[in-house]
Amino acid sequence: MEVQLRIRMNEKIYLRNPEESALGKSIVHNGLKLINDIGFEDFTFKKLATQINSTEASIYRYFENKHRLLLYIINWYWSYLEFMIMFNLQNITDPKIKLKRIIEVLAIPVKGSSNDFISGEEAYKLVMWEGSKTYLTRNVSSDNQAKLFKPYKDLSGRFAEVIKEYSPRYKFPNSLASTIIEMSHMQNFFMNNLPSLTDFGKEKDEKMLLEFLETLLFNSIDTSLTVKNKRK
Amino acid sequence: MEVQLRIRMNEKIYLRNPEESALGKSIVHNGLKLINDIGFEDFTFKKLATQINSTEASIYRYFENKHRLLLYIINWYWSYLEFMIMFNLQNITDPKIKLKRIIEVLAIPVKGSSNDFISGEEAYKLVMWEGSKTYLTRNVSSDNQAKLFKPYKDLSGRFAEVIKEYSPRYKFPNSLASTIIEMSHMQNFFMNNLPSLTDFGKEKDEKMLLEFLETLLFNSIDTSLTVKNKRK
DNA sequence: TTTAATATGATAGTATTACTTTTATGTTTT
DNA sequence: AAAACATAAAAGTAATACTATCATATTAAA
Repeated sequence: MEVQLRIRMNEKIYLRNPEESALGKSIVHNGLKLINDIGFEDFTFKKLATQINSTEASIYRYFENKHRLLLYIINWYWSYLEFMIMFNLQNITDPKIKLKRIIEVLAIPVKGSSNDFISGEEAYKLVMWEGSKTYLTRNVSSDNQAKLFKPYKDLSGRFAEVIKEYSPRYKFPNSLASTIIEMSHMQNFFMNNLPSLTDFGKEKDEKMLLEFLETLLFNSIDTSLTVKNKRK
Repeated sequence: MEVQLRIRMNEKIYLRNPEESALGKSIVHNGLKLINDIGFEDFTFKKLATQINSTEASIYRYFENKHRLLLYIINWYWSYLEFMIMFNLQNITDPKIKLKRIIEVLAIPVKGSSNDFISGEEAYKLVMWEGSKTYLTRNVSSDNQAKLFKPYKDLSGRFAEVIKEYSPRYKFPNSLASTIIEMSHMQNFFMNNLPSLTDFGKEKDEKMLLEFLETLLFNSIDTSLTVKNKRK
């Protein structure tokens, strides 16, 4: 049995649907790799065109600018993660196990799912290095109105729902969800690049990161909120 | 009594010390305001030069490029916060109160300290919008070796020390410190720009953000780490 | 199967960015 | 009064971020 999942993307994000042609797929696939290679600031459509033996003008027919290409891949990934989470939570009733699964999906990049379009591992790296640059611009509001952050908000919202299910009294499910999502990438970045900001040392231990995130999540919501000054 | 605090900056960050001339101070002061106005991506030395009636070439004598100017201001702010925290913790012995004070300093921008150099409020906004862009580049490692992230790491390290003091058994003081620092800005950004990612709604309630951060911090370290499956 | 529509390539052009260089002029320091 | 230094003025360059035009190859419709 051969099943492929297709993610329906917001049409406002592209000029021509890149999934519908070989060139489009190549732009996304190699664009992802090139951004990861040289960083988003140094990435240009010219360089990408040279690498895929095409032209700048051709790439501009698919995406208005490089920021839209970034948004496209990042959004694809958030939608992909939401699907993975939905899939992984099938038939599970215990919300504690649900939450653990969510953290695993978030923090451990899916290995080996490299197809000819978007590879999970490459996309994870992109989110880690460039993810926040999608919204840290003066266009946040207009981009938000154009629903360009919907996949991220959907993922965070679904996560928050499970938090509410686990602990209906907890006051900040949405903020906690976005915190865990951001930290699953940022602490990984720190671990590899500014390790003194973490406790995962030089071993680069992904298990420790997982434990940190679980502790953060469960301690936050397990603790009875009325108990105060337990200590001292 | 008139006291002014002077922050000693890493000399590698600038070509000529901006604190030592009127032009230098103007570059930093107006540069900060202009970046906040139009965003770091659209900010250029040309535009800044026009605004302060100087020339591009003159600005380049102070800073190698706009990224260094950004680092300069952000680093100034982290050092400033570290001083504010040190100052605010004087004579306090209870680590719980210490931690509460730290969160307040982090999450509530200092009002009214606008001098002719760097204003606390403007700097807070800059950190919120552009802070992570200092390290999310392919130069992280070399910049880190040049000690360009020392002020941030010092602040986070000092925070972590207080966490250890409060709870010596907690396993992730450094990651928790960097998480709270990042979230004190990011959740504020979300609250104002992507509110559905938070629980602070349209009221833009800074008090709620404070409560979230305190809950996150104290629940994480108060909870006895051996207690498991309290629920279900 | 011819026509028409569409996608891509090739080429060129523009305003802006991110700098560097040189020369002139004004201000301090010695 | 001379020397040292900071800034301004002006010009120049390679790269970036696009837009526009035209030719050609491929595919779809008549």
